Amino acid sequence: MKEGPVIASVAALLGDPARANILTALMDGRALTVSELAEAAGVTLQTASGHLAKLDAANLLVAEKQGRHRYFRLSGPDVAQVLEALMGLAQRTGATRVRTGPKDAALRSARICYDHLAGERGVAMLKAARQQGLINGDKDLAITTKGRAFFADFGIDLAALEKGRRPVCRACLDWSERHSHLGGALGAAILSRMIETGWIRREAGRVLTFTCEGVEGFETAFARPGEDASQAA
Amino acid sequence: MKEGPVIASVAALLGDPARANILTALMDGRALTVSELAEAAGVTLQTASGHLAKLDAANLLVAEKQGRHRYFRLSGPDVAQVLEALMGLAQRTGATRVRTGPKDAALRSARICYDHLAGERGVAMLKAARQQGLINGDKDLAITTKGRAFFADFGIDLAALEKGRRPVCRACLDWSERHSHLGGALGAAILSRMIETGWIRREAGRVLTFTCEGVEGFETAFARPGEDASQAA
DNA sequence: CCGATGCTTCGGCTATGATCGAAGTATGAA
DNA sequence: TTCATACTTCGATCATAGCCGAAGCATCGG
Repeated sequence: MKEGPVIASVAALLGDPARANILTALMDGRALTVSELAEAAGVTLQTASGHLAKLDAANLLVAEKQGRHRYFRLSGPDVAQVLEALMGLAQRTGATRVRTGPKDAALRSARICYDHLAGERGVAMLKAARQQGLINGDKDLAITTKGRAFFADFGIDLAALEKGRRPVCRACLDWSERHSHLGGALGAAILSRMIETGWIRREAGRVLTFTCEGVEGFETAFARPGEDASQAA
Repeated sequence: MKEGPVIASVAALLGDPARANILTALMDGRALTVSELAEAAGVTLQTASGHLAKLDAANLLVAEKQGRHRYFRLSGPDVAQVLEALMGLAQRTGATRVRTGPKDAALRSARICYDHLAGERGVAMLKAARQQGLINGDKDLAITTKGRAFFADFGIDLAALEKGRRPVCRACLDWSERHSHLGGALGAAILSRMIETGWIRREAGRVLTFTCEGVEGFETAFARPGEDASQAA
């Protein structure tokens, strides 16, 4: 019986969705920075920082500092093994997803995540951009040639984004929707532009409110081609 | 990334100490009743009932009803595998124990668990009984011949206990101490006797208060032979 | 049938922990 | 040196979930 609570302390760490996402993101053996893991987990930098401190303290992760960057990787293959065993069990038992979405509909609909659009609108935007051939890739997103024209027309200075150090395109897990929305420099620039053009009105907190003009513009720009009931999956 | 939150829902179930203890108790493939699992987990029947409902709903356990008894067992070997993988990881990473003990010193010292003595006093009693040769066994406790004489002298009608359906001796995990205390019919009878003789005063809630007379009697009856600083482990 | 035992459900309590805004520290590049 | 970027820490908020007493339902045995 002595093993009971010891198991519980490790499992409790894995039982938080943000931390689970962080660990899963590291399963391929890569080392990622705090910022990258925050995006992968779909939480702010400060929240991710706290989670990483816990995982580090529990020796599930190993940290390496490179200048200003802090890289984390799994502390060993047994961590990945536990994750895989859990995945297998979850699949066999038909585990449903933890309901950890935001508490109200406004946040769920559209909110700011770090500096880009999240929520239903954010997920819909990335999905549309993929289906319109503006962006391709699954985890490693890239702008297509068609996309470059589209975003330039939208008012984004892509050259300036590419001059910066930040990745331009990044899939960022949306924790209310459980699919990705668009992060990275492009995601940030799009949100900034939407605020500039009056599509989105910033309010107190994280809620992003689409204006009437914004709803129209969004649906026009990010309508999904051939969208009908057969796309329900 | 999709696996993240699915993992989290399973891990969150394992991350509670009572539930972890329940699952660990079932690792040898046996089926146990709700009462037995409540004792194994060191919580009340009603709390265990709630936990078991969750584990059942998550398909980690399988339930069978036999008359008034409800038996639970693990739903498959992959559950045990996850638990073992977690044990290995916990060992490698030096996981510390989840601090889930009672909130105050009185409960920690002596309290009622189901119907027997728990807390520091309860653990000390079982330890002493073992060292005095009154009770032997690790998981399956049994009263020795020496123990029969001791408990009869203490005022316990062992024959009556053995006539009942309830196991006489049962190791029950003490969740504040993380060692076992004595459950089963004997544990209950001892507590009942201690209350009868004025050693223990029952108060509101679960706190059990030893009287001055009780402290003396307890130390006399359950002193550990050869107890000194070298026993600190 | 009645009392005992096994178990479930309800309701109230409260400790816990994830979250983010704000502020601060550390590092790198111009 | 200054500004930008990466990250950490603090404090406040509040939703959540484990806990048990009380009550009720189901089953068993005399």
